[in-house]
Amino acid sequence: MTRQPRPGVAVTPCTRCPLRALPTFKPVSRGELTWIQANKRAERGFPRGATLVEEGGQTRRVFTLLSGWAFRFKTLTDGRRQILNILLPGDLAGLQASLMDVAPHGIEALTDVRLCTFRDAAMEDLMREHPKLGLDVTWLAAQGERLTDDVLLSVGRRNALERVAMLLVYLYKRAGSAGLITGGALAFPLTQAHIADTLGLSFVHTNRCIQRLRKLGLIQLDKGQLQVNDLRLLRRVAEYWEQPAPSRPLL
Amino acid sequence: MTRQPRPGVAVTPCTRCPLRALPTFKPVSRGELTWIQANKRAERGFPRGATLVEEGGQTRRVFTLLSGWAFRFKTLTDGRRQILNILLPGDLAGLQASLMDVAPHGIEALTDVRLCTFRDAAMEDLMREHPKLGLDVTWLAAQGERLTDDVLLSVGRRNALERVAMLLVYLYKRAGSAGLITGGALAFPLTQAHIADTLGLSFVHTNRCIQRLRKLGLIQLDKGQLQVNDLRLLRRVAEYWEQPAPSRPLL
DNA sequence: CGTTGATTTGAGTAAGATCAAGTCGGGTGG
DNA sequence: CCACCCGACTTGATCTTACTCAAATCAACG
Repeated sequence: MTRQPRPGVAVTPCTRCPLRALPTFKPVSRGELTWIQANKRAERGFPRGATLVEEGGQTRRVFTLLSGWAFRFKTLTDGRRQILNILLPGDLAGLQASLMDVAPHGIEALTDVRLCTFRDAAMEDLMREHPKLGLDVTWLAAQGERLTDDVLLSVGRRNALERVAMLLVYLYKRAGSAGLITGGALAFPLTQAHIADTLGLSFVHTNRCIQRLRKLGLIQLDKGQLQVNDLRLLRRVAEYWEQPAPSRPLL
Repeated sequence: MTRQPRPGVAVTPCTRCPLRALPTFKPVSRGELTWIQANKRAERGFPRGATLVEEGGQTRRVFTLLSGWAFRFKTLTDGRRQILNILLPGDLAGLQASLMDVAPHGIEALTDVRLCTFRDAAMEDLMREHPKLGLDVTWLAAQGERLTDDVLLSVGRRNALERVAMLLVYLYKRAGSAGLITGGALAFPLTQAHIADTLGLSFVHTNRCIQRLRKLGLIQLDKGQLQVNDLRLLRRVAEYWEQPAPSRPLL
């Protein structure tokens, strides 16, 4: 029988957090790191499909996604669902719910995930005690909006093929900087229905677009593995050029 | 000859800012207000159609919209444009550009506008000197994302009629809490082409949807004046229930 | 083997785009 | 005052993209 970690105690100390080693993340000072460590409440695991934040629920839970994939979504009363964004390791989530009392969107795990949750009032203290980290959180919030803006541009103004191409480029790049690409291939847990819900398409049409990209030789996507064969051309199809990614903060 | 205000000095002192009187805005402490006043650089006017922030430009300008309407947008290389959100008096803008060095979206004035601009490094200082206001800024950033999320849900999953209805409800409510509704009518500066670009529709189809709402007796929209005759029903059409608006900070 | 979830394929349809002319109203200059 | 111009809005006709419905395939798993 394996030993259960005591609740309330982080299993991996933040100093040895594997994410911090990645080049995307900003270095933090020793003092800041100590604060972060002290304000982490627990490291918790959830299985694939678990609801991490309930849409309309009242959690104030703020967390960093340590490993695994998740997605933010909203639903209409009749069940139509829109996926707002995909969360990858290193992403901070739940800020909105924490700041507004009611979660304006749900969050669901796409794979098994591990979260680092913060104390409830952590944000208030953070601002007071570590203004620089406070600015980082604001940066993350602004960055979150930028990502949603990108998706909105796609859904509003790109056609179906462009949208699918754009999403694949977008996720491929983000996953890359989260260190998830091994040997040119990426473990890709989204079903075609998820892609459809992200892009505002029907899943049948999404399927046909993916096949088209396959036949064009741009990608391979099979059994949850994504390979991008021709990134430049895929970008061309997507009409998508992202700006060079700045180094981002990690809490 | 009228006396020109000295550059760098706000014309209206923040203490007497007409916006602060509105019930939507959170009260601020005397000390915080003094800080805000001291960090405002200038009050500037721009004519209708002016570019306030250039897409891809390098301003770090953060500002509060004092009066008038504006909109944030992104364009594809071939000219297709997506309006990301509408800015109303009291909205804080330019945070993203300020925090990321390059403006990920443009901002254009829909009417003549007046802006209250901040000093360039204001945000850093704000966090250090007034952590509570710092949290407020983060709140605003998170709120900005929530608004974009709402639009994304519409554009992704609502049909054309629902989208138009939703946008009108949304703007009517927001304009209401900005104190812009006088005698049941609202000066509404968006052209139908703007509405189309916000909702990811063609302007022809947008026109037909508006006419349908008119014939249903739900709204009157003519010569830049919007009246909502049956808010409840319009909401029903939109499948849109907003959560009760919390009191928001104003910088 | 049967069940379940994901993907694929085919056929018919509809929502919304596109193209092409108008109209309407307000301004401008003769 | 009138002619005209321009931008916003309207209308009609046609076309296309993407949706819907339906069924088949396929792999994983108990």
